[in-house]
Amino acid sequence: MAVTLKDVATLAGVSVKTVSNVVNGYAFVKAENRRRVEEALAATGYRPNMGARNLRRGRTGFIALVVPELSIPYFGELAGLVIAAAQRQDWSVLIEETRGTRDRERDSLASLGPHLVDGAIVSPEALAADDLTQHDPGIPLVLLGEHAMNAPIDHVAIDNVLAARTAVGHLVDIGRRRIAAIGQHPRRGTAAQRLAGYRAALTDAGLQQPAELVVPALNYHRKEGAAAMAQLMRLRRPPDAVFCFNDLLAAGALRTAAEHGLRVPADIAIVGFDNNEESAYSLPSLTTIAPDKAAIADTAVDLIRRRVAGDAAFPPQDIQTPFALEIRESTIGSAPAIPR
Amino acid sequence: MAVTLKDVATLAGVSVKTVSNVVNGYAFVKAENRRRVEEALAATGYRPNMGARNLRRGRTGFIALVVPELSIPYFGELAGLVIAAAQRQDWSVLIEETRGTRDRERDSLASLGPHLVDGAIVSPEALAADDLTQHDPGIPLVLLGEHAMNAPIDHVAIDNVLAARTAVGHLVDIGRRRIAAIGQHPRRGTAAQRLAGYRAALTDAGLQQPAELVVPALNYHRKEGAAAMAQLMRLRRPPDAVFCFNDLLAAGALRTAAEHGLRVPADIAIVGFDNNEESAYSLPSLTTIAPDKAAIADTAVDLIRRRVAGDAAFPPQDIQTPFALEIRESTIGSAPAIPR
DNA sequence: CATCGTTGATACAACGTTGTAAAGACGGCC
DNA sequence: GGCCGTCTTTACAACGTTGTATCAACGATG
Repeated sequence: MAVTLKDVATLAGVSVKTVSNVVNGYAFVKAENRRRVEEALAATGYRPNMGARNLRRGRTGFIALVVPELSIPYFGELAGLVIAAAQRQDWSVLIEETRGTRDRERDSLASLGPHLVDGAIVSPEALAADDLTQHDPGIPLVLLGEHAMNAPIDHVAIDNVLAARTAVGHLVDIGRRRIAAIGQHPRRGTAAQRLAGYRAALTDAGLQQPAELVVPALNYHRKEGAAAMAQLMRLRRPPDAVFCFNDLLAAGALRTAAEHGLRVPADIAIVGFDNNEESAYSLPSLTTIAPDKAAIADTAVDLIRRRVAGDAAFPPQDIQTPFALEIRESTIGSAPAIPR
Repeated sequence: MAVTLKDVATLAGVSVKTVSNVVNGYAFVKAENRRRVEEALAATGYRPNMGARNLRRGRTGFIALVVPELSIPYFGELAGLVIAAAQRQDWSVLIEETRGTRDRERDSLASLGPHLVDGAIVSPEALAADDLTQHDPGIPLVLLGEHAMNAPIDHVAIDNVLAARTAVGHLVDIGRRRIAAIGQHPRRGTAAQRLAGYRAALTDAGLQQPAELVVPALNYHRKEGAAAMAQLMRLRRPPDAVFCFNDLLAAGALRTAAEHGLRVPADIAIVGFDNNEESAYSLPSLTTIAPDKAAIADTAVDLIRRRVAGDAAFPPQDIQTPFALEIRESTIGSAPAIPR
């Protein structure tokens, strides 16, 4: 069994509370006793029981990170950065997976609470705004990506509309005229924003927007991207460029294009979103929107820190983090095509 | 403040313990009272305070997962599976990143303990065997991948030697004669095992083993794979196949091969290890060793469960989980080569 | 000398939960 | 009617920690 304050106290010949005082740096402890206690602490290798301390103090030392799936590279990379940022504030990170279902997202939020974590960083996918206002978890929340329309909740994300507009603008700049979009989604807020940016860019360029060029995707996985691309290629007039709402969709699209004997970008240019590490190594490498993930992680953790510190009363923040367009072979065409 | 058992008890007009009994599914509660309590539970939206429950039960409700980097697809995928398996045992998962340094791995282990987590699943990279015996964390540990030579610690992994031998055997089967290996590492145990399997397969086939065909890699990232491949291609007699010790190295190698105008697999075949999701979509798709990651996660969590439950101090387990050779385009050559 | 403030140490209660034991209610049996 | 066993509920203590109140010793002050 673990060493408790009592064990240390017995060994040092003082009361439990005096040991507690030493551990917590209380000033008024006689030098002699302090020395004895410190010796006993070292000898026993005492570690405070976090559960008990939390119970008494109402603090936990944990924050939760709620994401759809860690196996999605974007979230894996983000999780690593959140863990690093949290560690700097002496927080450990508890990770929950929702697999993108609304029920699981709601369950996760409901199961969180002041007794478990000090705050939570949530990357919702299917969550509705009222799910958040309904069940107040009683701890500071920071939303990533999605913006909860009405709920007064902190929010960190890049400007999805502008980012999408930038990506599609780049396709226009390299001369594409039939530009498709993959990733439309009925409930995902970011999907709507990226679609809006896509449309804005087409409008800017005075291009038509045939409905057939916008393909939905329910899951943003490679498989869906491949299927969507196949659908586009069955059109009477296929597109000459595709804007995918994330890099996984783009990876699938890339694969399908190759299977159909299309040259990328000569026949069809492809742009992604997220800048997964793998996208710099695909064949061809993928032009993509690169959000500053470290900035997202740092900002989110810092918001929780400030809320917990108790200035609680500042208004809900809506923070935009920087992004960049990473131009690679899938649009500029110097790709080292795989020889036959 | 959160709802407690007391609040529910007051509302239902019964004792705290009766509410506790209902919550925990104790059989002997009068139907009438059970109904009243359940109503009160629903009305108040009661959630048990995990800290208090665990304090009482002598468990923390957490297990730790210690991995090098979540942004490495293998660990991202594994983490998701561990979280799922842990959830089935009412455990939340605390994730620590070590970034593969021995110091960080040691620190992580030292900071763990019975006060924080009930057990830990550790995927060591640079850790030496005595680091484990030195600092007994006082909780059940399960090692993944690496085998701690002397320490009596549970261990879950595939048979790395056999897997490597199978992979390289496949290269032999398709007629390759100069087979290189990328990923040699001075301290990583799995590297040694995979190298042993590689050598065994070459010996089986009666092939020579020139030293120049074994290339080290300190980090198993795409970049290292690309560099190693470039090195191989500078040889007077380059290899006609490469066995990479993980899929990331293979992804880098694939990229470099294409950049140098080599056809995969016609000019050079490539095999990876881990079966990252992305490897099914690369161009060409990657032949690789596919460990049963779900089996690894389930087995590891179950071992911890048994140890924690365990009056039964059973001897340290050394469990081998299944794997399969996933044959794809990078060796069998029906790749949809990207047209120029 | 009485009083006061400072320093140092401790006992006790409390956080929310559950295990233990004991007490109460009920029916069936002799 | 008395006794026993089964069902049902409750009071109490305990998990390890810390905040509050209390107490004791001491020197300084009036």
